[in-house]
Amino acid sequence: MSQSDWIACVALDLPTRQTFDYRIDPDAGGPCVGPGMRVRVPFGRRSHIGVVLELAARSAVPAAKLKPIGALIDARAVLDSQLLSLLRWAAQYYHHPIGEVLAAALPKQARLGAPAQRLTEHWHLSADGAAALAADEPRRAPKQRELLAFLSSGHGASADELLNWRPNWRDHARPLAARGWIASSEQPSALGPAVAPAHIVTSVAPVLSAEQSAAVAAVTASLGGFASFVLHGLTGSGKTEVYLQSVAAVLARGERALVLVPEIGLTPQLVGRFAARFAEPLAVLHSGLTDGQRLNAWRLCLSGEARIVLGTRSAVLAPAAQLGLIIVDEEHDSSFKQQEGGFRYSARDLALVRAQSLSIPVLLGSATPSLETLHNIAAGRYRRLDLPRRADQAPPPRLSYVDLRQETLTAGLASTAIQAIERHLSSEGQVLVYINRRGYAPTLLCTACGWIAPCSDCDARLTVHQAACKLRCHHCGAERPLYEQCPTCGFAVKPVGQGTERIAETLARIFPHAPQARLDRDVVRHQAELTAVVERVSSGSARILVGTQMVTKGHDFPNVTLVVVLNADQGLFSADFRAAERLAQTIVQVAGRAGRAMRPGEVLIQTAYPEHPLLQSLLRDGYDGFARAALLEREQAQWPPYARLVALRASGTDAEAATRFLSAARRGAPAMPGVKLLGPAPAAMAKRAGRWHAQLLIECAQRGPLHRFLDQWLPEIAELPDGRQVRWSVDVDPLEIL
DNA sequence: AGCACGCCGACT
DNA sequence: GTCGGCGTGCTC
Repeated sequence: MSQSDWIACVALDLPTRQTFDYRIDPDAGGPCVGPGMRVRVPFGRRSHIGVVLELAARSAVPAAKLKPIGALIDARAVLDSQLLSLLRWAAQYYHHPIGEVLAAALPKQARLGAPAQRLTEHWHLSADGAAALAADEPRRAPKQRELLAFLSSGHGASADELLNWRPNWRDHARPLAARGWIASSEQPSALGPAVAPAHIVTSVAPVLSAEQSAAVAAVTASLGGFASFVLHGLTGSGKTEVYLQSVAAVLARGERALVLVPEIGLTPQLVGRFAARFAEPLAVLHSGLTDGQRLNAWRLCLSGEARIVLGTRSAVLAPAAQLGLIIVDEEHDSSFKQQEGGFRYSARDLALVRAQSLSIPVLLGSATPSLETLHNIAAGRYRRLDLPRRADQAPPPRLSYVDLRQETLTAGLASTAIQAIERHLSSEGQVLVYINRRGYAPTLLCTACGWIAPCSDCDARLTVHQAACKLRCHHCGAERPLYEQCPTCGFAVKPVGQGTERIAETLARIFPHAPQARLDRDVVRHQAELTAVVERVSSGSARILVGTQMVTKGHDFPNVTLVVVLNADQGLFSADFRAAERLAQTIVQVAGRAGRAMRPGEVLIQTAYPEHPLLQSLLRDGYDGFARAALLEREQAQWPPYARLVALRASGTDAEAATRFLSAARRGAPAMPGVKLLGPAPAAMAKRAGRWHAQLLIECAQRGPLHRFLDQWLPEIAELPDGRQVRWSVDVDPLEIL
């Protein structure tokens, strides 16, 4: 059968579960159309770029309605069959339109039709041009004659070479091209200028500890087959070295490695370590790239030039061929789960699925593995590899709670904490103060009438930003000038509560001679600023570091001897069942910054509930003990990982629309044994950025019935009239129960 | 998502 | 009498 008898089933980047069938006309393609290739297709009276999902012998669509494919963009699939089936699986699992899932795997320019190969703009002389040059034309334009001469040697020149010849070469080329004397063409080129030449000098692999060797041996022994490992090691235990040597083994087999990291802030360090070790091309993919850089990195993956692919969440969908190993660093980190927009996937979970379908090992690293991962270890699905604290390191930091009910507080700091800071500063130590709140104070209060500065678009208070002289909403970004008087009664207002800015101010007052550094999103916006702060702390020129979450991620401060955690209590009584897990992870991660040199560290946690069972288990038995207790609670409450959750979320511009829609959805839900519906309930912060949010939770002990339920239910939901007034989304395995 | 078609209010 | 509001429905 010739190809013209076949139908191409095409997925388009549209919010619809439909795919569209097209005729393959013999004269349109030339080369064969196949799955995973991009095509330009007529769609209504417009034209779209889509991806061929599969070829079929016939279509359910009447032949008269079928249009032919407009143009074939790729000669080879940009999504190979393995990746395509991963993406199709993801579309099913996350119940999201396949076209948008495929779009998530392609950089923007590729979605717009950019060639899969890098093309070079190449200029050459035409026959007329050669004749003109021989005749010394054009007489009155010597630069143009020079350009003709330049292009007459060899096979012409690339745009890059012309740029070297003269920065304004286009000014001379334009008139020549207009006369038809020179012409340009696009030619595939191997290496882009963004690729650094292979490093000649590579760092020498250090000698591994026994545990590191065992971990590397376990991973390398399983290359060529599926296996999942959890590399459990504290900060500084040498996880990266295990990654590097495992990757070395992968490269030695002629295969490639995919390394996922949670955040852009962590990539420069890790890129540095990999680039210093391997003389192999590296592709780096993260959200901070420009469209052009992302396209370039994607092409490096696709061509196979990149032997190591390193990136954040979306890199799990990179078209890396011949993968031999996938590494997920800091696997517990919530940024691996896409939490906004349409296609809400977990890169960690997709990494496991991808590894399984490729029959290659996957290595999850963390000092504080997620409870899901620990549960999988207990169930024998993952193999745990432990990296204990090294012998040449200080003993683990001493953890203790400061009971806020028995302390006098100075602007949020307990006297015990202040004394400890004093002690560590006077014995040449460095102090890290962690507070999970940026700005000066979370509230601006009128002491006369009790008015609190609210956000007009959210159910939230505005945060005081003293230095900027602004009130800001941390949920919608709204900004107001900082009031001096209460707008309702005219009395003086005062900031209440603590943020990093105020803690830094207080500490500067108490310890005027200790130089400070602050680390939060208000102070550090760019990589360079982050590097500068990290440098001020590691060089010792700052003695006190005050910061938010940012201090827990990636950067090591080896001379910090004291860590103070200011407000642990938010995580203890939250409606979100994951809050305690996040709190314990934060405490362990921030504590991991202390006592890295030979000096033992001390960690003080301020809390009004030191007797809370989760805090007690963390103190007594460390993170593993906490995790055992927390998993028991999850089992009793039938929360994940003992049940599967899906959140159906909606938001609307009037207060009732979201709940109305979700109630209608619930009424129309098919009966399915074991599937329970909880809600709808307004979100904890119902109004955000001018929209009212609500959610309906779907819970089931087993995945199977839950997905069958959704398969039946979602198409019906899409037809609900109440759905037209809301934005709604499906979140499978949600992280936040708002 | 677009972009048309379609049926009801204020304008030349 | 029309221009245009955005509700509804389709695109292979």
